[in-house]
Parts: sequence; structure tokens; C-alpha cells
Amino acid sequence: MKISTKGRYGVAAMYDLAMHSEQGPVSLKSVAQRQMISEHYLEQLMSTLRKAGYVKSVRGAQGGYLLTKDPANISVGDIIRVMEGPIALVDCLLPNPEDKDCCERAGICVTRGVWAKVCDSISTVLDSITLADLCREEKH
Amino acid sequence: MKISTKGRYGVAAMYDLAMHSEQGPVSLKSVAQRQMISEHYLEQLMSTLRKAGYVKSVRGAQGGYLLTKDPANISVGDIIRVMEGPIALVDCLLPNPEDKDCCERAGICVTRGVWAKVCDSISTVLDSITLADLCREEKH
DNA sequence: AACAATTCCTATCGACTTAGTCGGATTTAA
DNA sequence: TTAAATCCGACTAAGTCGATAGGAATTGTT
Repeated sequence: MKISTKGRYGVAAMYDLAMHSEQGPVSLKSVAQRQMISEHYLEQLMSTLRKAGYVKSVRGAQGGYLLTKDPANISVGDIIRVMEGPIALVDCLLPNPEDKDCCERAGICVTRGVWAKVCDSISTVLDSITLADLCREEKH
Repeated sequence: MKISTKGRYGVAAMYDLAMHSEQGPVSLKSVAQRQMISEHYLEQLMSTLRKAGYVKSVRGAQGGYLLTKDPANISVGDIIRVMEGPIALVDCLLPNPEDKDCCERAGICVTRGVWAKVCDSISTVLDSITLADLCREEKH
């Protein structure tokens, strides 16, 4: 049960933008260097974030990326869901489970409740932390 | 961020044993059938659980598996940790992180705190649910 | 107009993990 | 003796991860 680099790098990149995007667009290169992420790989992640509407890009020289919202309105949970998909530890907890009968074995699946509680708990924590919180923490 | 079948099946199998092992050993076959798990695959999982000391086996005809402890003293967290390894969403939260410098980029890694909170929350939930709880739930 | 910086896009890849399968060896109750 | 069962090691198909490669398109600067 690991979080992938997509999620980790995604949060790191968004945090980096929150810290540096007040004086105009921030280039992929500088984010990659500060956060120690492969530039080409980060490019793919930024593309995901852009398509999801969390960042906008400025092409051409002196271009880069900007947040589309206030850091206080972007939670870590938002980013994780974009990068890693819905927070559902098991398939039958997905918004639209493809296999509706997955829990019909031996009556109602008892263990499903366990995973549901864990997912709730994860979501609660992730949704309660915003980029603004992280920035504040850095400046302590 | 999914839980693998190792963890899921592990919990399902342990729950199955808790429900059925009062009248002697429970065969792999019957657990596999009730929980709809491949018999050969489950065999490997039971081997892991046995080596970790959570079940004991009785070989030969009429053999099978038994829990080694009271269901009230086995938490879902115990099982998950055996089946999936330590609950550490990122490597730098492992008990003995192999790369101690992983969080040294840009000073102290701000995002690490996020993952630590999530891990704590997951552990708390998983450790608070025992096999006995699951059995009680089934009987409602 | 040329150049350099930068984002955008598609394809590919090696290593690893997952979720099994297969074939047998060993043990033991009936 | 036989059938039921655990034990063990090797193998595998498919998918994911974390990139890498190569170029096309856009735009500020000179």
C-alpha cells in the first residue's frame, strides 16, 4: 500500500508552484530542479494537472505554469485524486464499481466495511490539508 | 493507492478461520470456496500467515488451519502488516528508511508530514478493528 | 527574421509487482 | 493403502511505474 510518485510528485510540484508563482509563470525546469524530479517525467504530470484544471500553462520563452486557484482552495486530496484516481482501496468502493456482485460472496461482504472506514479516514486527512497550509508550515 | 489482494484475501481468510475454526482445522479448500479465492494462490498467503505465527497448520487428511490466538486479539492491522509490509505510504516513513537523505531536498520535506498523518490515521483505523469485531458484525 | 526557451505530444522501455498456475513431495486420518 | 490435505519451488502473463527519447508548436528576446 504505497502512494506512487505521481501523487507525491504532483503534490510537491503544486506546492512548489504555490511557493513561487506569485512573480509570474514558473518553468517546468525550475520545479524539477528544486523538487528533484525528472524533467520529462514531471512534464507528464503537469499535463495531467493542467487537463484537470488545477494549473494553467504559458507557452514560449519565459513561459511556465501557474496555479488556477488560491492555494487555500486546493487540498492535497484534490491533487491526489487527480494524480492517482479516486481514493478507493478496493474496487467495490469506486464511485461506479464495474463489478456490482463483487461483494455478494457469502452474503454481505464483512471486510468491505473495514476498507470503507479506512478510505473515509484517508480522505478526511487529505482533504483537511491545503497548499496554503503547507506553505505556512515551511515558513514556520 | 490500492490495497492488494494479498491484504484483502489475507483478512478474508483470517475472518473465515475465525468463523469456522471452532470445530477443528479448516481446510484451505473450504476457505477458498467460501471466500472465492484461487486455492493455490491462497496457499501462498496462508504460508505467509503461518510463518508470521498467526495460524498453525495440521497436515494430512482432515487437516487444515487454525488461528493461534483469540480473534479478539488479532487486528486487521496485524494481518495487513504481515501481508503487505509496514504501513508506510512513502519510503522515508519506513521503520528503517534505506535512503536517509530522501527528505533533504529543499530543506525539510514539507510533504512528508502529510504522508505521516495519513499513515497514522490508517494505522489507527486498522488497529482498532479485530477479527472478533468482524464476526460480531456478521451475526448482527 | 532568427534564436532560444519553453510547453506539448506520442511512443517506447526496463524493471518490478500482481495474481495467479503448475507439478510434484510430504504427511496423516480413515 | 488410499485419499485428503499441507508444503514447496519454479514459472508466467499482464499490468504498472518511473522514467527516457525525439520531435512539433509556441512565443519572448535580440
